[in-house]
Amino acid sequence: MSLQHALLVSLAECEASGYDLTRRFDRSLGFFWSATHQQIYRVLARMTDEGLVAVRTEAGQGRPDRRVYTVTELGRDELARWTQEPTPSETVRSEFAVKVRGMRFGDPDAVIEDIRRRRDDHARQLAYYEANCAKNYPDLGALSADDRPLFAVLRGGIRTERSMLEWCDEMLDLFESPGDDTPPTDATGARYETPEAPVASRTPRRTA
Amino acid sequence: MSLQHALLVSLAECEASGYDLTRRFDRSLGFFWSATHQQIYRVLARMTDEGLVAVRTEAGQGRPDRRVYTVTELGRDELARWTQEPTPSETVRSEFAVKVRGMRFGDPDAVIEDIRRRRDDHARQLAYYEANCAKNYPDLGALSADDRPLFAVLRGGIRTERSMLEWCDEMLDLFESPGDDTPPTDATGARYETPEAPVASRTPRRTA
DNA sequence: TAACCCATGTAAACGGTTACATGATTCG
DNA sequence: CGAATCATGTAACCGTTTACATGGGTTA
Repeated sequence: MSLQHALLVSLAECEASGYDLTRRFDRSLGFFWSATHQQIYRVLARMTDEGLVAVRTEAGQGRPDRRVYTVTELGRDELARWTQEPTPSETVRSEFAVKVRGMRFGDPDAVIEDIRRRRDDHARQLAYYEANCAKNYPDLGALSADDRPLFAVLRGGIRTERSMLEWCDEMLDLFESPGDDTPPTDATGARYETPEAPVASRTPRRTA
Repeated sequence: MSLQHALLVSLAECEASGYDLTRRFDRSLGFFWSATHQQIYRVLARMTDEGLVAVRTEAGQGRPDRRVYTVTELGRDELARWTQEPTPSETVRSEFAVKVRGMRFGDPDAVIEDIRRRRDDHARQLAYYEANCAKNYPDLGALSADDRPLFAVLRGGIRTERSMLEWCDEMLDLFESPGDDTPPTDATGARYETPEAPVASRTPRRTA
């Protein structure tokens, strides 16, 4: 029951239509809480019934009308109440981790290929976040109070992606050399401390 | 539709009853795929219908009978097939991140308190994983082929927890000093490179 | 003219969570 | 004697996903 709160946060930042929200959930907020438009429209309808948001219809000429939502006072109260309650610990659910664990019961090479694909996905996402960060927060000393939470969340994204990327690399080192028994020399993995440079594709690794 | 696969992996490792699986999902596998016993029993029933697992009843004297599940050949095929298909990218869904982002619309101090609580949770989980790692894999050079996937997943857990812990610390630095405008001096956060030592509670920080 | 964007929805199915239920055994 | 453990389940609810539906406007 918390798409509700994600919507309240997004609408508190700026009023929007269901369609606008859908696009926001394709980027930005959506990197930390995904939702499809069907779900957004339905929850929005419920929230309107409950008085958490209010709608105003803007006639569009030619194109369909836009139903623009704003947070009501009741919605603002609910938002404040929600920030005060402790966030329940997130239930981890990683099909990927389960698959790695079960790789010896299937096709190990296919799983390694999967790790490689993931690795590149994380590298791409990391590059995206870092570009975003450099662009929007060039001067870390000048962070306004309003910017700080946004910046903090972005930093979380960066850390998560970097962590996943490094994990994938560690696994590739662990699995790609099945013959030779060189142990992982440094399990703490100090690579990519400066991640800008070496974040290209890793597919043709060690073959060239 | 993938608790199924988690159960197949777990049963491929060792046959078990629903109750056994429930306990496994409270630890070990459960750190990467959580499930309650109700769900496990239901999916197990369906999988039995579909012929992916087979049941054998062991009469318990006094206590209830144990229904012990094993993976069938069909189940093993399904497991192999599953490892071959690319894992869909995980939909991130972090209520915590959303709350941090929306903190300025609520009670910032309460959210900071929440971050502190999380930080300690991650420190605890990290310590648990690292003890587990040190105990089960004391000699990284002697990792058997069967151990490697298990080890890899555990390493993922360690990396994730450490990453979250460091992120929380970064946020506390960012938010705990609202008056003074000292910027986060090193946003890359090189602390806790050797995480054994400084992973105590952080609650009384800067007050003593 | 075909494909895509704008903009909104309905309906069905699936998966996960919470609450309820049973009953014997063992431990403090 | 009460609580926890062993061991299994049912039922209702809620949130998410996927498929289907509509219809005008813009762009290649």
